[in-house]
Amino acid sequence: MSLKHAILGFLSFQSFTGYDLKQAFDNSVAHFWPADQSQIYRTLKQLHQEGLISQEVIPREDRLDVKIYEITDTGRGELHQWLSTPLPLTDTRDPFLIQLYFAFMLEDVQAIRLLKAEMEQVDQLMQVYESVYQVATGREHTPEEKRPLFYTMLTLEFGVRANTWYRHWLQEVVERIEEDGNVVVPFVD
Amino acid sequence: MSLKHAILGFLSFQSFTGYDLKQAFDNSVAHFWPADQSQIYRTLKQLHQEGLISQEVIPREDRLDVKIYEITDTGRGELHQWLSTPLPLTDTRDPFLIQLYFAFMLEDVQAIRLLKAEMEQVDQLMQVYESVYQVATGREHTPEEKRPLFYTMLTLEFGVRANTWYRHWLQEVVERIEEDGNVVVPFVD
DNA sequence: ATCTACTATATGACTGGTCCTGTAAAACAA
DNA sequence: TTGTTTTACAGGACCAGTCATATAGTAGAT
Repeated sequence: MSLKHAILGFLSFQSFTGYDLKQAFDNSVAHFWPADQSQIYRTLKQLHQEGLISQEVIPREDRLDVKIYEITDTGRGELHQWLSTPLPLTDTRDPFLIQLYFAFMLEDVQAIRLLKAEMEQVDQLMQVYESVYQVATGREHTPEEKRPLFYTMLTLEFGVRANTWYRHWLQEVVERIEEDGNVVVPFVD
Repeated sequence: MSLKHAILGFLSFQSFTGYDLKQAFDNSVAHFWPADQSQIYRTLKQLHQEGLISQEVIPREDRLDVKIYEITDTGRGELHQWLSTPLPLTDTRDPFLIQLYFAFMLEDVQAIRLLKAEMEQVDQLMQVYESVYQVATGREHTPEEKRPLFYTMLTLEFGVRANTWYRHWLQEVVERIEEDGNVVVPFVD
């Protein structure tokens, strides 16, 4: 139920239409929580039914009404509650690791092709991250922006660090396959 | 469609019943692809309809028949095809990062509580990984097992490395919040 | 002798999410 | 002026996965 709370999060600093929320997601949290447009609308409906947000309807002739959503006190309560409660660890579901697991059936060259393809994709992602990073750190900020920005940047930093590590590891694996062929390395913490 | 291919993967080295497949998943790939029992059965049905696996029905009186699944040539083809085709990068969906993103609304102590809770969960996971690692590297293997084992261990190594990095980062973030308060660090590749 | 755990399959209800399609005005670009 | 993009909402079909529940025999434990 994270989309729900992410929406509450955004609505906690200003009111939004569904459309605007979609933009907000796209240029802030999309890298760790891509949100589908129709899913946003459905969730808004739901949140409204639960009384966590209120709806201001602006009627338009010949067109669907515009709906501006505002967080309610109950909503704020729920948000704060959720934010301060530790979540259970999300279990990963990584298709690439399935490929890797069964890659022993492939020839070395094939396995390496797979790893290199993955590396290229990581590189592309990293370029996106880097430019977002530059844009975000480039502009000036007021002192009030400092705190939110810090946390925003943490999530971006997460992405960068995760992929940096991952990229190195993929490279290392390729080298291990090429050089010493299938040697299991010991557990190191 | 990775469950489908993981099942094909397992069936490519021996025949399985749905029940046995569930065991196989649980003690080999569950850490990056947990599989639900009913989902396995439904997928087997589907794979059978698609002609990628064949079914040997062993009738039992007063009880549901046992079904032993075997991979077909078409199935092998499909598996090999899938294994050698690079997948698009999976997009992450990480609820903890949503919490972190909005954690600027919390007080430092609260945010740190969240980070520490996450660290503890990582520690627990790591203990599981470590024991699995010891068990797997502890026993003897025949030369034929070497290659599959190498790739199996890679997926485990992935988990260990990812969490090691993550754990360090979480610790570092806690320290940064405690010490210098909300300083954005530059992009480093 | 009884109770629990294991083997084995399967369905229904539900959830969160994706993709596609439709509607329609307004703003902007060629 | 024509065509494209943007603003704005919403529903249908679909998909993978989860959770609960049902059935029923067999094996092992107390």
